[in-house]
Amino acid sequence: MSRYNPKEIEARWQETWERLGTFRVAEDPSREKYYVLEMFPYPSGRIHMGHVRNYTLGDVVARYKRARGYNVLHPMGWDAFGMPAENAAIERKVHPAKWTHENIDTMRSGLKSMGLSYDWSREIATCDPAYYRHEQKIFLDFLAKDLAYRRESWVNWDPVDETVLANEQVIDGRGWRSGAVVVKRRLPQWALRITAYADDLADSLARLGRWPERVRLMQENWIGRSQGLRMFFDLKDRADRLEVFTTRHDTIFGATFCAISPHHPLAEELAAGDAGLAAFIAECNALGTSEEVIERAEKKGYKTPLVALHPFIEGKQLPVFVASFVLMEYGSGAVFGCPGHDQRDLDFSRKYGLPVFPVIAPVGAGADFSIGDTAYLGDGVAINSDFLDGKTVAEAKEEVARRTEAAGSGEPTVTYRLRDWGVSRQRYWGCPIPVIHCPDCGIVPVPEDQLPVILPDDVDLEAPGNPLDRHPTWKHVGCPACGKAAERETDTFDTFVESSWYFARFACAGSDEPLDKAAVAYWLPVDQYIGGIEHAILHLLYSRFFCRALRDCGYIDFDEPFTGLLTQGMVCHQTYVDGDGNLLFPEQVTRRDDGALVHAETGAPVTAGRSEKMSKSRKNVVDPEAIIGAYGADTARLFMLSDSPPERDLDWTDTGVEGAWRYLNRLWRMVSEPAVALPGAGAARPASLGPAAEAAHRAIHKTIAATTGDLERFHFNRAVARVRELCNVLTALSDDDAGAGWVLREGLETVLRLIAPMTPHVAEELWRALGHETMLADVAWPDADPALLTDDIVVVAVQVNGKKRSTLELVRDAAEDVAEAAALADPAVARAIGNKPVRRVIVVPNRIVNVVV
RNA sequence: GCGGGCGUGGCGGAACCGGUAGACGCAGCGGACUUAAAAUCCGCUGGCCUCACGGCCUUGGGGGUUCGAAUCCCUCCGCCCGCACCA
Repeated sequence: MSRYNPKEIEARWQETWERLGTFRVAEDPSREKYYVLEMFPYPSGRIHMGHVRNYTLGDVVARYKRARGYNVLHPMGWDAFGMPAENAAIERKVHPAKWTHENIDTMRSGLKSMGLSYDWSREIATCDPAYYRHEQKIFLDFLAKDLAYRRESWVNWDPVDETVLANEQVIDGRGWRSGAVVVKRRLPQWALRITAYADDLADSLARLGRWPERVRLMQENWIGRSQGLRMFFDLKDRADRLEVFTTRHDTIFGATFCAISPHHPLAEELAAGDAGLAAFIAECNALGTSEEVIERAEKKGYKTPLVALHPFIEGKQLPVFVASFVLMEYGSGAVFGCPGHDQRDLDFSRKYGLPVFPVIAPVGAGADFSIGDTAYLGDGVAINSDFLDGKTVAEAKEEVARRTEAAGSGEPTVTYRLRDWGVSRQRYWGCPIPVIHCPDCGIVPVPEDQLPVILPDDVDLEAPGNPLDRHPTWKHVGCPACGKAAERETDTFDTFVESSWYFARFACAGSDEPLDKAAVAYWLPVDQYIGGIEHAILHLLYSRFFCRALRDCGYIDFDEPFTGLLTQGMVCHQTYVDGDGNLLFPEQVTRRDDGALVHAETGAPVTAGRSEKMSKSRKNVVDPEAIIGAYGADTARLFMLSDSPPERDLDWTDTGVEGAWRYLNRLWRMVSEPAVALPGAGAARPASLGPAAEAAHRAIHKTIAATTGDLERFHFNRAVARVRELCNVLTALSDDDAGAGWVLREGLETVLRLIAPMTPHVAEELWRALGHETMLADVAWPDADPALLTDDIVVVAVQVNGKKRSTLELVRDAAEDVAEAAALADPAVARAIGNKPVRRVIVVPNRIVNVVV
């Protein structure tokens, strides 16, 4: 048998699987299904190590579940709309569609070289009208159900590029491309009513038992449910009232002012007749939205002529400010300020000379309790608060809520941080929003028989503004209702819309309907979803929302898309810096004989920086295709699995890759040049086994049991370790042991079956080499013989006062007094006890004996 | 500020429910094979004391619970992540 040549065998097995359609699947109600999905990639160019890790993890799960007899759906596609395609168009003068499709072709062949068990017949690209036409249909259904609506919302506007910017495109308050100062601007936008499901999205997190706790917490915080009180303050000399939201109504007697958002309708009304206020609001709008800006921003206010009347103190008047820090989007866009018990209100009050006094005092505080520079946020009892005095915070809240509701001036209410999802983007490379604006009829949905609304090919992406809006003809259409000249909506969807339902489309990729009910009912929900933690909030929350919305539109019968979730860590690599502080690529660095790192060409000294996420800008990337070319996909896959648990960050190291490569070569030799002559495939078990052979036989079955458990729990690194351990046992077998050949064959076959999900090509090849005609991908997972999992003799540790002093070999399940007697008879134990009297002996069967003296 | 996580040899990491800490791998050291090198194979490898037998120490620091703690509790230190003017 020739040497291990991954290039040759990997190509051959990939071709075989494809030719035989090994991983093509169809609905089969007689078999239990299992749907494994990895987050589909954005086709940015070439595959990177993050992809290799993500898709290796998914492939192990898919191949393992397949061996366990499940009907496994394991599809792949492309999240193909998005800004990088437009940027490439501008920078390289290539059409976004061409750029995207070329990238898809490159990445598809990259993924195919990894030997992933995808059903490629289900491949989808979201930029394909065959995909997005269904998304348009779904949007129309949402529209009909009032789950989609149009609203005015504030956006980051780049006045030079005449475009809306995402928050991450605003850098230090300026547009990332134009450098122009970004302003806030109100535009009509399409939104999806995710808040309609806020309670259910929060409550149902508890049902997602196979999701990481961390992700559930992040979602819970993002939804940000908070219980509070909606209160109406009468306004002096006005008929209308001011609505505020508070969670600290216990502090109502400490209220000294009210503050409204610069975007509050009252602020806008007043600004019409007050140039100073109008200027103040403009100033607030000019402020950027980045964290840093907000952090440093002063709490500014503008005093209006409005006066609010305290609901419980007759005649007490509260000035009303327009304040920069009050958000229109949260609560009612108005608050009452209580400086004693809110730090921001306190800072504001000091700045504008408003009175400060406490209304809650910590239990046991003296009568002189007062507020300095720090607001008191803790628990306590009400003071200076009339009918609340002496009540605890909780009691006071209850009392205020009761009286407010009785007076008809408010009620307990729940608010959320979660906002409705704005889905309009002023971009070309996205799914067109299928509506028409008619001067007479208003908004008219595009009739279904006119779907899809297809993106025009001929666009000018370089001029400022929205390319679809600027297109000479595309947007001009007749109104479907009245026939008069009308205009298409020129915004496209946020690309998160495509990824919010693709997992369901995979169940019925060719269907004429958006979703085929029977196919979706069979395959969904996704049993195991695998991807990066960076999608912990938006993508996963949007998908959960979409499921509920699709359910309410009659498409599906479930509401949680992903039963299990695994969030994998990043692939990291050392960074290298030369003497001048320049970053170097790993291939520019070499290790001299004395161990020092030097520049490969110049020999100049190089320092290794810390390990960071692989990224082009840090120059610490390793190209997967180069690794696969040099070592093969199996080595790359094995290394990805063996060194770190999947959810933790993984350090890419050359020595680690070498280790994986060496192991596969060793496995190859163990089969091609077995140390003990092997009987033929399927040979009967010898009548008796020598002691070492018997021990190895047991080790084989223990490894099956342990590895199976590890794979079930996604402990891939442990699974690899156990298989390697078994190989070490098998290596020690020799001709001296009766039945060694038979056990070695059993061991090698077991190793191949256990490792096949991880390194499928070499496993198939060696399976053939062992004389099998079957394809390993079609061979069932091995079963462990329960009789071989426990030993008759167990090693029990003996402690004296909790310190290990000796070990004993005892018969399994020996009686406690037998174990105790054996322990006390042990010389090392006796020495440790000395002449002290034994006070107590604790026996944990088959594990430990602890002698207390 | 709020929320969460992590800390184990030179390194990545094992250790199930509180029961023999350091599996497996990497690196290192020694040996075999070889004219030599690579590859491969065998052995050793947490620290300290000891010629040795053996002993002591050790899971970020300190304290506690327990017969027994990497694991549970308190506290401090360090690192990482998420959210962030949320009323």
